[in-house]
Amino acid sequence: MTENCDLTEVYKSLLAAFGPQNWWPAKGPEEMIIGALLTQNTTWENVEKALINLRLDHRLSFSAISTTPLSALQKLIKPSGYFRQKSERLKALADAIIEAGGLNQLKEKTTPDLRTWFLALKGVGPETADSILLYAFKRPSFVIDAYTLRIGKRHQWLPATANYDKAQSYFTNQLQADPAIFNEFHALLVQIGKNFCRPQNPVCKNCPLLNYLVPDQNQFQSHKGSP
DNA sequence: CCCCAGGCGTCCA
DNA sequence: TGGACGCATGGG
Repeated sequence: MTENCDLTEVYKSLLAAFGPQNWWPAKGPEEMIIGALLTQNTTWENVEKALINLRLDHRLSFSAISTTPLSALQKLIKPSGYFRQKSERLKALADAIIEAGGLNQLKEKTTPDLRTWFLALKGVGPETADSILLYAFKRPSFVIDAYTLRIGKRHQWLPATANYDKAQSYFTNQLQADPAIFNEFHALLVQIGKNFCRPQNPVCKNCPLLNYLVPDQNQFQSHKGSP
């Protein structure tokens, strides 16, 4: 793929302008993984409601989820949507991790093996797998989401036909394989997407990526809560 | 009423 | 291989 954009420069520019986004700060890997599953096609605000319910019920762990009846789990995670699907998949995920010997065993795997292992689980697709690898296991696995794909295509970094794997290769091939950078860059792209790269707009209005203009920071919603 | 949200699995050509 | 569709709550 031709490199018509210096992503390292884009990253530096965004980080200087908006600062660290502090995604999933000081959260344990179990909560990160549970959140990664629940946030599929769902706002983080709704996921937090589900996480609070789980925490108050002392069920924010794989062992607790594994032994929680499906009906009870559905009630707890209801605010995060798709609760019938997600409750089953969350239990299956918890069971599989326990069966594999827990995160301490899984972390012995190489990054490609770990990705393959998670992708084999029902309900874990490429974005969820890469989120788990990056945010819970600190592996340099770049996360592509709807925002990143949309931004990449709008700015013609990517062809209109690019899929997940093509987009991931584009970012990975240009950037230093540093989990901290992948973490921050992904979070910054989501923030840009939310503010400037709306689906209904044919072009990104006032997008700071268009020419590296640094916008007034007041245009951005401050990043409250976690992640 | 509409559209959207940090996707994924299934079905079908 | 890729497009259409269902899944579900909550907000603008």
